[in-house]
Amino acid sequence: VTAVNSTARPRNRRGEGGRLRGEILAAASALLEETGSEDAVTLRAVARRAGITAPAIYGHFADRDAMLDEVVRDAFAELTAAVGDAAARWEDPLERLHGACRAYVAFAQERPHRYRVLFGRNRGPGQLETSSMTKAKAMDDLLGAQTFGVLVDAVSDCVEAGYSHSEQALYDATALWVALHGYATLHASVPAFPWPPEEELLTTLVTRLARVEPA
Amino acid sequence: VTAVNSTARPRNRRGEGGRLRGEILAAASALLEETGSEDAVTLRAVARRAGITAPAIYGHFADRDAMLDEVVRDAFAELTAAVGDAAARWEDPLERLHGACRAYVAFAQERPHRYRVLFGRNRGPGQLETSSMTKAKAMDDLLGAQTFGVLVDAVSDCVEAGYSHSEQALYDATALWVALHGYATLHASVPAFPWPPEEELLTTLVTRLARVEPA
DNA sequence: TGTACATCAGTGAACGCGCGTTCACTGATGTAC
DNA sequence: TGTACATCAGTGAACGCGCGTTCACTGATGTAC
Repeated sequence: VTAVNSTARPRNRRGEGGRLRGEILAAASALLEETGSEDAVTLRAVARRAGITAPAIYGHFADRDAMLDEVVRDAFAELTAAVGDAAARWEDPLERLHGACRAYVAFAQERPHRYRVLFGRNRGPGQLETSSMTKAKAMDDLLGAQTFGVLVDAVSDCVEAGYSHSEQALYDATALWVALHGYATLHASVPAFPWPPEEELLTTLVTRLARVEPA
Repeated sequence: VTAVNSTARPRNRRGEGGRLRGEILAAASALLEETGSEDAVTLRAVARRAGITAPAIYGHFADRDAMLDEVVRDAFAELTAAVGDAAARWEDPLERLHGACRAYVAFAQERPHRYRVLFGRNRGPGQLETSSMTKAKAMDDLLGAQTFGVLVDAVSDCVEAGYSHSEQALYDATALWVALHGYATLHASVPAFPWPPEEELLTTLVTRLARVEPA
């Protein structure tokens, strides 16, 4: 039906079957980003997007859930990399902290749907309890913790450099993370709200929650 | 198949057809709360839950979307009422502010799925832009603004009473809202995170963001 | 260098399912005479 | 007080659809001899 399908996709050569795995993940990520709904990332939609047939996906993933798990894992790695790279770009600890926070929010704004899936993934009933956590969920937590670690380090460095009089870097980093996440998600959900300038609001949150000296 | 269906539901009498409307909404809300997914709230599932057949819903709602819109509207009204009632329970402005914030977070924790649907509703691609906002979306914003108004008033009262040295109550209330929303959603998404005691974290957020005197 | 063959990366048809929505209908409830 | 009838709140069967998954298969790629 679609013109896309009429363009024959060259079959991978022997030993290069693994390449399709990456194409499947890319197609799934793109679909997730465009539709904003995890439910729209069906095996058949991903297959159409990747120019293959749906059963071919089973050669690379056990089932639909395994594929989605991988997409989420990738998104977490992207977020951690984005925030980590931004932090590494600054020498001064205070600038580093602000830079990391801006990068965190920027990631959520540039890829709103992908960010949402990180912390808003629907896992069905009962899965909000720790006791019934799946392995994938535990992995998500771990990856989320990596991103959080960048924030903790940035706050700690500010304390050591005398910029912050925070007495509990981990506690204050938690408060800051909470606020960054809140801004990222609320801003995407309620764009019609009369938001103050982003730079200013972020500076306020960092200053007050990480207890750094007002600029 | 189900034992529920074998219990015959008495048909409403003439002029009381409107009662079913409420039963449909209650069934949809319950389903949303139990499954945590908007996609699970299908017309057929709602009908099973309410003890009717699916086509009967069309007598009260134009289509599935209209039904879901109403569920979201109800949830917003609940949130606003919960926060407003909590605020009205305190005489002292500072206690009122803290009480309102605790109520906000408590609502999100007691009805995590219902809270999520308020600000995390999936409206498909392109609907993150203001320009393509639907009437329902605009209504959501309005109702969200009502809840926010309670926060603004609480902060303003603290300023007038001399408890807060906030110079921009609306700005600080925005920062506070962002943090409350962030805590509410992150805490539900990542329960395995080593969260500090809730009372303490909320107090910190209110104190630092609404600029009230440390207790 | 040539050929038979195993392997591998997918294909295409089919299954059963639950969905939103439509349609013609039913039978109890209330009303007009 | 009795009866024919309109109304109203739903029912039940059916439609076409996209889905996840299975199964037997195909045909190009590389390998053994």
